[in-house]
Amino acid sequence: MKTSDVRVRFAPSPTGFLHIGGARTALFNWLFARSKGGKFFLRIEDTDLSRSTEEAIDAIIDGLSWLGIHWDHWEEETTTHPTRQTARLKIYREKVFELLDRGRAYLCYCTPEELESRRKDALAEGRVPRYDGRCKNRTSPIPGRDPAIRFAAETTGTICIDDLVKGSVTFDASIMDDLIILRSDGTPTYNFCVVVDDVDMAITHVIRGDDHLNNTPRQVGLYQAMGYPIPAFGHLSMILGADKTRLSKRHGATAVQQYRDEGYLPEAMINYLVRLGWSYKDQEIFSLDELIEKFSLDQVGVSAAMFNPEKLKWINSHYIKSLPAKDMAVSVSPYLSQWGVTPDVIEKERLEKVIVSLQERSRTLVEMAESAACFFLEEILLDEKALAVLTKESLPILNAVLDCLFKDQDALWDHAFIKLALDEVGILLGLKLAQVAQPIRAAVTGKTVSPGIFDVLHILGREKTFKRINMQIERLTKSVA
RNA sequence: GGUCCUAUCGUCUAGUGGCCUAGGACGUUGGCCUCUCACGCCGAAAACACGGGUUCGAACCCCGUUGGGACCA
Repeated sequence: MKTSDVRVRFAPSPTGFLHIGGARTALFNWLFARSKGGKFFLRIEDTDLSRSTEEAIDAIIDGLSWLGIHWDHWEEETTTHPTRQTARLKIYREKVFELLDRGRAYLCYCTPEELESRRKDALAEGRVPRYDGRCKNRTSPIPGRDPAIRFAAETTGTICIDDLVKGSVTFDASIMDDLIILRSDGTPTYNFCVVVDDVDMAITHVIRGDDHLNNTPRQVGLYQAMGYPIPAFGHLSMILGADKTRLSKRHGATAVQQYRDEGYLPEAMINYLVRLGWSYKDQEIFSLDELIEKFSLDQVGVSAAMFNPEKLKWINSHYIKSLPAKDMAVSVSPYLSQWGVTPDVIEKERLEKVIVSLQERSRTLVEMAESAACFFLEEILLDEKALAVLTKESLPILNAVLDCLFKDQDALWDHAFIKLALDEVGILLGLKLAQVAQPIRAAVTGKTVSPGIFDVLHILGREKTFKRINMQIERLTKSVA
């Protein structure tokens, strides 16, 4: 096979948001395709009508787009939307009847109630509950009942899967049940649809979560019965929450969109996800090009991995530090409104300066926006710590600062000038810079934490600096009197 | 319950029979730098689940036990 013939897919059920585990499965598929020069498709497995929603489809598409995971257009798709199984119901039925004609499927008239009671009996007697095949040789229908259609499984021998991740996995064919492929209401079942779709889409490598590993022998049986070539399989281990159970809603944030909302960059998410279960020597940080070049399924780990939000945060801080301020400006702008900064007051040039001063101090875009807000707002609020710094003892300092900073109205308002002025205050009052800087910081930012004080005043500008220091002088003077 | 997968610091992992007194990263922690907070730099603590084999030699190969996960119900 030419490497360019590689075709993979991500096939989520649209029953909720795009979660972390799904995103990683999509990512590994996408990286595999990109690294082999192959195709990556998206397929929506929405046959479970009761749980599938349009919102969930939108959320999956939205999440993948945010991550930058773009899928290829399947040749037989007539629209730009990804293929949905509900659009293919007719095809599944045709395939079911094909199997029936070949004698590899049969009509089953057992009712769910009958099946359930036999299952209970089996359990009570300590037997493994499975279908007993009683309808297999039935020659006449049961009047008044709609039959389901069962696959006549091969139950002798073994089924061996040479898994790209797990290695060789062997199943005894005797465990195989005659599974229902078409329900009595005419809807096809999961394992059957997957096989038909993967065949039609000419999927060469089925890369999915290892929760599907036990489904694989059934599907292989179906491939064989229908006379189709069997694709390669690669089963990825699960992502676990802090309690070592499969990551789910109980563990807090599991939707990728939630991480976007909390101020994570897609670059960081990708980098974190790819290192969860995959490694390349001791390297932690990878560009997209590096990933495509270096990704390989045989470096993917076999055991489940725990999701670690702390490491994600570290990787996020790494990207916040290293991305160009211009790009960061685009990324952080939407978050500023949370802190009362409307787009009309954001000056691009000032924003970029603010970002440079905050890149080494922010772990998320939300944190960055919070720290940046005071540079744009007209009115700021002082937090508790800032109020505690601004006592009546700081009044002479603020007065001296105002004197030294504004005695020469024509001076160039730059870093050097501000440093000189504050040094002068220190000498005048016999104080260290730390003692001078902190009250100013509190007065102009409303916080006790900020970038370097010279940068803060420089970026804030002469006018806002004066206004804010003056306001605190007035307030303190009043409270003293 | 049956079947399948799995087991290296708290976490993600390197390790493919001698390079291992087990390496890196996050986190934790001590220090340096310092106008606050960070960043950065230097250091520390911290792991081969257990028991049997195979071998001159095992984190690595085999078997079992225990633990964890998933699927089927």
